[in-house]
Amino acid sequence: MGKITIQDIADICQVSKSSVSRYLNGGYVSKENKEKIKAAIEQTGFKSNFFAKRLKTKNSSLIGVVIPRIDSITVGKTLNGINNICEKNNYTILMQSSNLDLKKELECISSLYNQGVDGIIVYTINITDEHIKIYNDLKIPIIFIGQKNKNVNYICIDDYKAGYIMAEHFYKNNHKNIVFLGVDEEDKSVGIERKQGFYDFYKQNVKNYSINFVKTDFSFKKAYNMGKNVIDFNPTAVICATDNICLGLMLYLNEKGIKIPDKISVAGFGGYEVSSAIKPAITTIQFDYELLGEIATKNILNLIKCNEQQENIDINLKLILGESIKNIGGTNE
Amino acid sequence: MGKITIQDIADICQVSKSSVSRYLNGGYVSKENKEKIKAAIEQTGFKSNFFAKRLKTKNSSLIGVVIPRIDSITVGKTLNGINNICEKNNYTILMQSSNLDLKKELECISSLYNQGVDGIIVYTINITDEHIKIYNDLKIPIIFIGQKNKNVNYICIDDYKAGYIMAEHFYKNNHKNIVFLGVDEEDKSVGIERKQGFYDFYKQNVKNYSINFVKTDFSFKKAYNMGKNVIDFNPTAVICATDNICLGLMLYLNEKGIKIPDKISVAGFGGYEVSSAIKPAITTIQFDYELLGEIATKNILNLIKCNEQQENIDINLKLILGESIKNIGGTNE
DNA sequence: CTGTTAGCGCTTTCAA
DNA sequence: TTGAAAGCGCTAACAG
Repeated sequence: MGKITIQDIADICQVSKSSVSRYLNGGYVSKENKEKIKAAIEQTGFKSNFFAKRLKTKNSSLIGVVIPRIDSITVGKTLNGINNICEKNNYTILMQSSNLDLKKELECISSLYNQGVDGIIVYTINITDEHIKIYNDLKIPIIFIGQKNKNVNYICIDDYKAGYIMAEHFYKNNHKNIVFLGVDEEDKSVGIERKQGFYDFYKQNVKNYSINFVKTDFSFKKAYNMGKNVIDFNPTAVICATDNICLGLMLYLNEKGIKIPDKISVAGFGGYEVSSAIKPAITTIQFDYELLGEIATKNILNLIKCNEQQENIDINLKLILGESIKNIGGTNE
Repeated sequence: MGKITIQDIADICQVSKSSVSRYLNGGYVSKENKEKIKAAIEQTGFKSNFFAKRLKTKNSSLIGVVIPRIDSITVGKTLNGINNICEKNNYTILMQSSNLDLKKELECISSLYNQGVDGIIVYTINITDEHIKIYNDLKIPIIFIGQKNKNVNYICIDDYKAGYIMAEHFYKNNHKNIVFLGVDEEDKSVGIERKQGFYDFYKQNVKNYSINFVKTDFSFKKAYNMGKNVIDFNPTAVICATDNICLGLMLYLNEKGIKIPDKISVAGFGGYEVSSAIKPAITTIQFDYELLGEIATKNILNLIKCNEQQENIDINLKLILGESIKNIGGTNE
């Protein structure tokens, strides 16, 4: 137990507990007393009581984190980033999982608030009106990750830019006859932003090209099954909305004896380890989720210090060059 | 702010704050007052102050979790399990990561202790003498996950049993000429336990068999490279120490045109999603890390309640039947 | 069933 | 530079 209290060490040192408190918090203490106190603390192993301290001082050095689920690589990486910054600033993470349940997500926010955290980072499923209400009601800062909404503080991966960068890479390798193997627009970031960025690059910079869209879902299997529809367009390259989709397509192409990248180039988005472990390694855009977490945390810490400015750094998007894209020659660049 | 206190709502209701406290904690309150209080609380949105409450009651309903790193699937699944149980019992997780640094791991334990958690779960890298010392010194329960050590409470996956179960499955499919594609014995659980369990089953139950050992490391690439050494033994089946190793081997076999499982059967350990996504799906033993987390948490909660008994349930090992093993017929069963 | 009282361990005026 | 004293918000005897 932290049985031994500030009073105990005050007694030992024959000083008042105020002096000990001052010592602990860097107030005026005579050199002499300082040393006595220091010795007593070391000797007894005294640790000041967290709760008593917080009850007085009001700030908890706790930051709340709500996540949709834990066993996900992207969430893990984000948490890593959050952890990095918290550590540097002596904040501790109070974590709760919503298990992808929107109502639960709201509950987690309240619960965390109720436990006295100084600020909350929410890796959100969706930002609803209730979110905005709670955002405005709670008098501690909240930052949302994963969804955009102008009514709240949020930080997001720039999926549009990712699509744009990838398109640029396709273009540099002289691909102009492309299939976009994507998902439903219901998923905003993957379904819309990524695609839009890709299309926009071509629209803005390339003449005479064709991009055909083939719809699939997030599963490996469906992507595999859509293989035929893809090659019906006879593209030189296929951009897949995720690495997983790319994997499914590759399996189909392999089975058909269509060589990657000799006969057809492919690429994805995600940048997980698997993507580089297979043969050929997938060219992909890696999202720096760790950085995402770090930035979110820096921002929330800023907000806690009432330092209003939001540090609006772009999340780094890294193009990972695999072996799945072939430069087919041509006229540009 | 949680500005409004128990006193405020006492004032509103014209009762003493003790009554409010009683209401909050399920003590005697007249029906009449109950309703007044309830109304006042709802109306004001009163939330009792976490720190004040803890200062009095001494237990924090906080459980500390130290993990080696966050962005790992196994850690994620374990956290999921921990989270499940904490939630049910209204405990909140205070999480810190050691980043695979042994010294840091110890620091995390102290830090968590210092923050008033009621118990700590440590997903440990290694249990050293210092761990045992701190285990004995701290007067709150600690449970270690991931390493065995008789001086402390620990919970582990039973790798030996996993090997044993897998061997049984191999035997049922009539394989008696086997290669064990494993890793160095320096890794205790994967390098020794898994292998030993596998060998022991055959030793104890089978006559006339051969198991040849081929050493590789954890990487996909090395496993791929060791493919030739494996087939030199001309086995009917290969058991790989991890799914990842199995993947590497499969790539080699595919390239050589050796059909799986027609020509050669393969299997692994791990049970990640990838293993079932590929073709043929890998037969593997899935470790239930979520359950591991749940049991650890149940136990620590028990220990917190001074209910000394350690609930020593076996962690469930699930044999996942893929398509990578063929029954080659024969005499047994 | 209720109110009074006394702290939990700490910080923070305020006077000395 | 120090100590006394008040109080953070809550719970838990205790006496009524």
